[in-house]
Amino acid sequence: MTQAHLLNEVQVANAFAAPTNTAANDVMARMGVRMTFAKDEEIYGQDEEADFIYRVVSGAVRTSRLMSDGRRQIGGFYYADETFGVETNGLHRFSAEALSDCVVLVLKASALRSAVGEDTFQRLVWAETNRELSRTQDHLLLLGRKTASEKVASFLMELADRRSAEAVTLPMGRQDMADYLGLTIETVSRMLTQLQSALVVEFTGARRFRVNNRGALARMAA
Amino acid sequence: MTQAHLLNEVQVANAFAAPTNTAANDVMARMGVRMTFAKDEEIYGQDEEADFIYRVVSGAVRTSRLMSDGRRQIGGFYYADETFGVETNGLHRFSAEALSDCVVLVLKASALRSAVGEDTFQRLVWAETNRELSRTQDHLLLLGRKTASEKVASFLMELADRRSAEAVTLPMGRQDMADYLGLTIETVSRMLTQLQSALVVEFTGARRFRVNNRGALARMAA
DNA sequence: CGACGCTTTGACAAACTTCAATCCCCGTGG
DNA sequence: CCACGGGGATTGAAGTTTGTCAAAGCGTCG
Repeated sequence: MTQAHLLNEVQVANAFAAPTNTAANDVMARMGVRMTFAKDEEIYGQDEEADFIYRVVSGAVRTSRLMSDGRRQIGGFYYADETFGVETNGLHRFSAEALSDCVVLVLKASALRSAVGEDTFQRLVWAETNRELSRTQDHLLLLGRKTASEKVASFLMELADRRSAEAVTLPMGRQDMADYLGLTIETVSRMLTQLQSALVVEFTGARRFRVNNRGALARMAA
Repeated sequence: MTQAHLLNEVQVANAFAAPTNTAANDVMARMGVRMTFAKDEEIYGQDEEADFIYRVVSGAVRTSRLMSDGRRQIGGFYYADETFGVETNGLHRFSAEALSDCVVLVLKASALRSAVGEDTFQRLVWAETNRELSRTQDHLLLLGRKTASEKVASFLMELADRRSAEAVTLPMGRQDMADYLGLTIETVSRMLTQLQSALVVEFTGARRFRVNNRGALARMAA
């Protein structure tokens, strides 16, 4: 494989959430502890020490932050083969919970460091943090400046892009979508109905949809 | 801006904005290029290559992202001695502009790397990315789940905390505040009036205020 | 001192939320 | 296999918050 090809792959990997460092992958699989979590079970809590690195094996995970009065902001969703929990230096600023029953690989950061070496470890941690920052920046624009229908369209768009399959299954309920988008479940529901009426997407049950008009969806996502 | 005022700002910023790596600081000061930018001048553009590291010497900087129809989201504000522009791997996802006339130290990332060594460089870059992520996560909660008055209260709170001085000068106009908070200038203005009526803060001119009741302000920031 | 640009204020409109009722899956048990 | 129950989802009507448009105020800088 040429150097250019390799570099290109790295960029692609950075641009889309996906395969991280290969060495780290191996170590993670070999040394990581497999843990299973039931739906809604906490994986780590807000303000807990961030000593571990996590990787989704199956199922899905959300990160979230609560205000004292119960309002909730979801930071992101993580699917199979994605890494999470690397976000902070000292403490986790978001908690992580199982979106559905799921299996997660857990590895102590210091163990990974001594296994792959300081350099590789630094690079990995930075790459993950950077990917996370990038997602969060997109999320910022969505929350700050998009309308409700743009938010919902963006959300479906991203989901459909990740699973390039025909029919996409939503791994989360309306409340989780709402708390990710800064809306209420009713507004989310109305916007979904609207997108269907416009023949942009088609739902078969609340958790399953197809994109009928990708161009229109992209346009509505603004 | 007077020299005394300028020095004061530098000291305040040193006391609060977390000190970065000292070696990197030195290198930045020794090898960095001093550039001056006029108010609203672009420092780097969205989707430009991110090869440089920037540090504010005097004045202030904002990062922002535009939608095709002109809607704008501001990512953050940077003051004296703060580092910016390290956010991304390949391309800048936000542009940076001078909030006021300002002086910035610019250093090519590769130059810093070879000057301080790979290890220190990695650590520095990760620390900055991490700090940035942390800010952005706070911002996410603000945009997604806070009300207009909570947003404005949070904003004044953070500003007052950074400059622990009695009277705080706003380095930006209402439009910049609005684009940071995901509001309109009119709503920002109304919320400010409201905070004054509640005797929580007191404005002397549109750009200068004192916090009268810090507890109340913290409570309103939620 | 005057003028321009930014800020504030007011009245109205639109977007989104709230509250409440109904619907519809979907899984369970008969 | 079908009926049933229940939790999540949808829909409607009304309310609240925030945005829009327009005009007036105020400060700052020639």
